[in-house]
Amino acid sequence: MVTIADVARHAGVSSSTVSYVLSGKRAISEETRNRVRISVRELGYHPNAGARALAARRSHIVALMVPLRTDVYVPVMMEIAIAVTMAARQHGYDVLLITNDEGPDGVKRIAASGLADGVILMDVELDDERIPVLRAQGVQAALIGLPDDPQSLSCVDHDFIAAGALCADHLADLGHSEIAFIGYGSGVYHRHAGYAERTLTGFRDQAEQRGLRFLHRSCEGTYESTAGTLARILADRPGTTGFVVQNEGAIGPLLTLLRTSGRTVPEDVSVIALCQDQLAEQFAPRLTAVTGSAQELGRVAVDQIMRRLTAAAAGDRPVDDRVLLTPVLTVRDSTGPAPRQQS
Amino acid sequence: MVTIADVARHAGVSSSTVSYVLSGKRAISEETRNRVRISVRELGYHPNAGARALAARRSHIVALMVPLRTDVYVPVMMEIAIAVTMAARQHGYDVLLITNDEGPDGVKRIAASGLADGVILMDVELDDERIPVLRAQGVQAALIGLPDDPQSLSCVDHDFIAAGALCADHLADLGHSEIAFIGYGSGVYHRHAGYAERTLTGFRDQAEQRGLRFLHRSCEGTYESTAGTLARILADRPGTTGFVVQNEGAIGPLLTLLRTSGRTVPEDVSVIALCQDQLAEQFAPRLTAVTGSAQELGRVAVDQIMRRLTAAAAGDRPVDDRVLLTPVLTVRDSTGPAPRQQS
DNA sequence: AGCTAGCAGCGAAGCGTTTCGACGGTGGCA
DNA sequence: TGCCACCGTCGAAACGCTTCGCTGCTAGCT
Repeated sequence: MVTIADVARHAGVSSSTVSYVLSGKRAISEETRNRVRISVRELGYHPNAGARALAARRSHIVALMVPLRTDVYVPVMMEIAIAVTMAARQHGYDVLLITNDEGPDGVKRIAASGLADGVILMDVELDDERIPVLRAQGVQAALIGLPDDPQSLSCVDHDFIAAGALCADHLADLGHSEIAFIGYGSGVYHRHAGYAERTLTGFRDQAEQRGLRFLHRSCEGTYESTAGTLARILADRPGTTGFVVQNEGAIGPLLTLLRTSGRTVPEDVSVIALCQDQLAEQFAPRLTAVTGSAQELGRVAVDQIMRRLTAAAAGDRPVDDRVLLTPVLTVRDSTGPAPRQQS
Repeated sequence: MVTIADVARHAGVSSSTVSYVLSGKRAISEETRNRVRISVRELGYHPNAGARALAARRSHIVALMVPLRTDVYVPVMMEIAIAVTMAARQHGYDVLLITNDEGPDGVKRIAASGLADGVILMDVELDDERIPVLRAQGVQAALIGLPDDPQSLSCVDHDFIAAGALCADHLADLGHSEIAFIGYGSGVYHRHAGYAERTLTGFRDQAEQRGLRFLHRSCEGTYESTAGTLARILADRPGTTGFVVQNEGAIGPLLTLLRTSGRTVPEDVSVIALCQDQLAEQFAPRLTAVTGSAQELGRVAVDQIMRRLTAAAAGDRPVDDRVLLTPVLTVRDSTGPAPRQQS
């Protein structure tokens, strides 16, 4: 193992000088700086993480707490995790992966041991039980998802209310008047996942505004479940011509079922999905969809936590920081004008 | 922050005693042990990770290097990552997430800085460029995926050769004689991903053994791409009655396309998938599939690395350790006897 | 009784950094 | 010419933990 003392000896300076060259916290002459840099490279020196964390009281690690559930669409989680990791590296930080089964205690453990300087929480519920711990322990955190009371916290999320409204507007603009909203399984709503509730709220409010008749049905996302859901919808509202789907697993089955029931998309019915663009492109027809960037979510969360860390180091009081990412509607081939009234 | 000295004072012992109680490396009387444990709990003591790592020269962290590519089925990666994280926690370890875009340098950085005690590499290619670094730096590692030369390394993977053979056997047993294998995009084969090549090899060998005619076509996994692939297959071999699919994205489209072309599954054609059971269950009809547990993969990798770490601490030379997980065939509703020859 | 062995606990020396205060040397200003 | 300020560098003191060696004890032998 090569230590800072080895580098110092090799460059003919003291180890504190090496440290200052590396951190840039004090002025060092150009010449010395270069000599040190060369030595660092030649010896292949990497500062010992433990020693650094101990002395500087900063681990240069952020923890990322991921949900265990699989009712969230997994690729999105992964995309966020990777975006977080890469963004953190840009700031010289690494990412520690912890799972939500550790719960609030996990947050406490990480904070108390100084393993991480801050925590990014995914899949935050409206009244998340990890939040009190955050406040009590004074842990720097960024939340992905908007809790009920974001006071003095940093949060980032898609603007699901806007996303829901966008769906209602698009279908209303096309002349549809009977809409069905196919959502996630009922469990998601029961545990008050913000994204599900907010999308529905945004959709519902805008639908009412535009005078649409609509209904909402939850769906587990399997073929059978989708078949059942669709059958119920068509039984309750045979005149339904617009579908909003916020459930990645239900999309494929829905399209198949519509086709086999003799309904053509988009001539007879329109389908608009709330999902990643990449997924929307994979179906036939390619789906009109409302999307937000998962990567952006991760990047913003990292920015927020970095800001908090530097603020805390400077002794500033952290303030609220709430970022909502504007969703984008991409019109593809699955939505079209409402069919003329058959009478 | 509460330190070991605080605990020692509170319990009326020296800090070394506290340390020994916590680590169990020396005998401590029952009574003292209890007093210390109580103090730990009352004060909410968590050892400082940096100090611990520095003194013990062990960070109690393993790094997990995940691929950036999305041509691997993402949920499987996530499942592995989570399994690794939870298994590591069982051993008192945390998991650091690093992305493959750091490449071999990333491995070096982690090892040289002592940030992690070992590395788990995902998506290992046959001649992976990270492996030389592993050997040169003497980094403890476990590979998920089998490289060409696993000498003195620990590796775990599904037995893809057996999986491929299982597919061929199942279809042969049902009397099919013309089979098409729909694989991943050509890029996957070009970069010599072991799982793709090995599956194909296993299938091909067994198919020949059983006297099957077969062809292999790569497919990008979108609807259009699947349509093109299927059209080519049916043009080249109109008599094809069996499909093996190793491409999660192509499954949905394939089923839809078969249906719209008037072929019924499983009466006219049989489809067998190489994918997670969970996915196989989501389609209609539910798919006969060959699977291995992603969780098991993660768990075994953690076991391997823990064994290596304790062996290294004891001064033992690490030996090869190659684990291949036996795949399982689950027969569902998408495969049936080959139709009688129409003549 | 004298000796060894082992148990419980203590004290102190690191582990490799960061960072604070100090110290020559140089240049600008009066 | 004398003084002060600043620049570039150094030495040493933390940071909080692990671990080695030591010291009294008690117990078991001979």
